[in-house]
Amino acid sequence: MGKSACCDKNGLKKGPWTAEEDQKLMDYIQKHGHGKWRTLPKNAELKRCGKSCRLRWTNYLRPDIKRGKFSAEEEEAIIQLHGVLGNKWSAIASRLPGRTDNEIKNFWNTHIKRRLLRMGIDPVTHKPRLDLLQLYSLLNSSLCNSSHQINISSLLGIGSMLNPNLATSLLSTQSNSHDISPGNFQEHQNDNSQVQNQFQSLQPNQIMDSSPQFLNETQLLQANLEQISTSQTNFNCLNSLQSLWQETGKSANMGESLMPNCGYNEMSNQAMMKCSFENISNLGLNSSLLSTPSSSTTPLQSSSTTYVNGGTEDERDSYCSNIMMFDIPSALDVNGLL
DNA sequence: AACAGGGTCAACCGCTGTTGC
DNA sequence: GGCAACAGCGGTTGACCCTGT
Repeated sequence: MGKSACCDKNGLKKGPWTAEEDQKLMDYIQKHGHGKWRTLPKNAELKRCGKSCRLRWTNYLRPDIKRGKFSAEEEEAIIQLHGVLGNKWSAIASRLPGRTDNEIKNFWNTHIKRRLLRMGIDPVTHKPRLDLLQLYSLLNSSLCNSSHQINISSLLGIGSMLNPNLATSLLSTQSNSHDISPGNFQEHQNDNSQVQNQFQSLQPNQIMDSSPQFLNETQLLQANLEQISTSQTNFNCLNSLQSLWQETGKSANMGESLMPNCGYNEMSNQAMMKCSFENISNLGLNSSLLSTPSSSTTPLQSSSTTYVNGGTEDERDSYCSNIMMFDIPSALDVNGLL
C-alpha cells in the first residue's frame, strides 16, 4: 500500500496542459500504448508525473471520448444508475460509452444534484428529504395524539437540528401560543391540517416504473430493497432524536409520539428502521417503496417526449420529478431549505 | 466599463485496491 | 505474509467564464 510519491516530486509541471504536451502524450501512446504511467513521462519527454499523464489521457485525450452536452437519455441513465450505484462514478461511466467518470461526477454535482435538491429530493437517497419526513412525522403524531402535550419550542429546537428554515416555516402556521394542549388543540387543527395536507400530498408514484430499459424490474427491485435494508439514514436520524430526547429528559413522551406503535425504549436497530418506515408509510411512501412494480404505464415514458423535446430548466425539473416519482406540492416552499 | 458572484470543469490530492516480488 | 510500486477512484480545488448590477 505504498503511497504514491509522484505528486511531491520537484521540477514536475502542474496545472493545465498545453497543446504541445497533449501532442507529445498522444504521439507516445499511439506508438507504445498506455500503461506504465510511472515511466511514461520520462519516455515521452514530459515534465509531468505519471498520474497527471494518466488523468489527461483518460479524461481528455482518449479518442473514444464523447464531448459536449449530456443528452436527455444520458441524464436519465445517470440518475437511474446513481440511484442504484451511488457515487460509483467509474461504474456509472462504464455504462455510458464515451463519458468519463470525472465528467459524470462534474455533471452530477453541478446540474443534477442541485436540481434534485431544488425539488426537495435527497440526491444521496433519491427520496424526499428526510428532514421533511421526520418533521412531518413528528408533527403528525403529535397533533394526532392530543394526550401528549407538546412544547413547540422543543419541537422547534429539534426541527432546527434537521432544518431550521423548514421548522420555522411550518411552525409559523401555528398560532401565537407555544403549547398544543388538549384544550386549544381544536383551534389549531385547521391550521395544522393545512400543514398535514401539504405533507400528505408528498406521495410518490410508483418508483419502479421509471426503470431504464437496461435494468429489468427484478434487478431494480433488488437494488432498491438492498438500498432500503442497508440504509442507516432513517435509523440514524431517529437515533439522533432519541439521544437528544434522552439527554433533555423528554425521551418517553417524545419518543412515543414520534413512533406511537413501537416499544420505544427497547427498540432495536431493525425495529427503529421498521418504525421509521411505518411512519413513512403514513405518508403513503411505504407501499410504493416496497412493492413490486406493476405493469402500469410508466410516467417516465409518458414524460420523456416532453422532456426530450423541451429543454428548459423547468421542463427538466418536471422530468426529474417524474423520474424520482415524488410530487412536491407547490404550496410547500422547499426553496428555503436549499 | 468595472466589479461581484455564481457556475463549470480540468486537474490535483489523498486514499484504497491490486499486483508482483 | 510483508512490502513496494502501480493503478484507479472519489472528493476537492482553483482558474476561467458568464451574467447581473
